[in-house]
Amino acid sequence: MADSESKTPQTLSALEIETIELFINFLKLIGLPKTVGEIYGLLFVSAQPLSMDDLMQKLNISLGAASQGLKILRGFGAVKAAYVPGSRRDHYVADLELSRFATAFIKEELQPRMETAVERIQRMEELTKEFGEAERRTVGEKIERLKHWLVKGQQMLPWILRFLVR
Amino acid sequence: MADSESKTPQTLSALEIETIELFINFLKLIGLPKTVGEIYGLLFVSAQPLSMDDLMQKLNISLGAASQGLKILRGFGAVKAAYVPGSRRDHYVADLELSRFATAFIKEELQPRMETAVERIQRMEELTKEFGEAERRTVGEKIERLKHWLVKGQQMLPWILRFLVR
DNA sequence: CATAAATTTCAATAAAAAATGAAAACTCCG
DNA sequence: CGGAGTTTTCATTTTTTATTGAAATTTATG
Repeated sequence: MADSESKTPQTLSALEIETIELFINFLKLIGLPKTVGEIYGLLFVSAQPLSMDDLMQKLNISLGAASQGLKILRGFGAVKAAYVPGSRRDHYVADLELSRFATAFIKEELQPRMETAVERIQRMEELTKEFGEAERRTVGEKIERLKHWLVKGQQMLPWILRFLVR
Repeated sequence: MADSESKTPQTLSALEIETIELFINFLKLIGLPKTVGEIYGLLFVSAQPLSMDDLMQKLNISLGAASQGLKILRGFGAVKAAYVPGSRRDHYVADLELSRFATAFIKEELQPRMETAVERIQRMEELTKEFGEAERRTVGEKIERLKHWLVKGQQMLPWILRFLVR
């Protein structure tokens, strides 16, 4: 039962653990690494702003992971700096507006891919011009399907964004 | 310039490459490995049903990757077996209904996570009962936000599904 | 402005995920 | 049934991604 392995064994409450696991699961869905979920989860339940050092100790993660995770989360606007009197360290709080994750995902992952897909489809249409009648027709139909889908997706995104932010 | 490295050097047309890259990109988004995108992309543009051996040769992927990729895609209903007279091998065609990927993702990834999140939030609420007045209030508000979001998501999913399938 | 504290960066390492391919299992005729 | 042809499975290897932690950079304060 010796618990002298890590520098700062620090334990998490049951509530903290549940919250952290919840966010690890959801943020994994949008491709974020575990440490980012851990950091956001802990900040989300925390009553006080936490410093990078607090995060490192409580989550038992490295300096680099804490720094990079916070950078990502600040980039989303999911975490903000908070002023804590009498401390030189930066402290952070979670922004509770959860839609930020969804909008960040849409803007950073979905939309760019849709744009490259539009260009790609244009190139595909160019290529079929060289084809004979029969092949151009069957391939053309498939390309139409792709276009249809892109348009549908692009129509849907603003709707989803509005729904989420409200 | 010796190209005698792989068993079957087989080249892909420019159109095939564009299509494959398009699907690699989109399927990566829903967590599918590259080979799955390659297989679906090639089947999508192909005019004929292709055998596993065709896929291995054209895409230069292994037997195992071809088999497992097809298994995943058949599981989604994104690929179907096609009867090809005079051949003992199984052949496959792409189902062109692209919504299958979205619905599979929602059903296999999103919905299960939402269910575990619901259970988790229940446990979290249990835990706050032990808390004092002040803490229960602040934590309670955060839990409400999580619930709100889950409900919103759950409301949105059927709507999205309907929109996609139509 | 010098210095200590805090944070960021990034090369190295560890962990996780995907791909390989040989062996096992199945399938279709003869 | 027997056995060649085909597909699946899964332990091993490769590739990719995440994490670490020491060095470089930035920031605050005496």
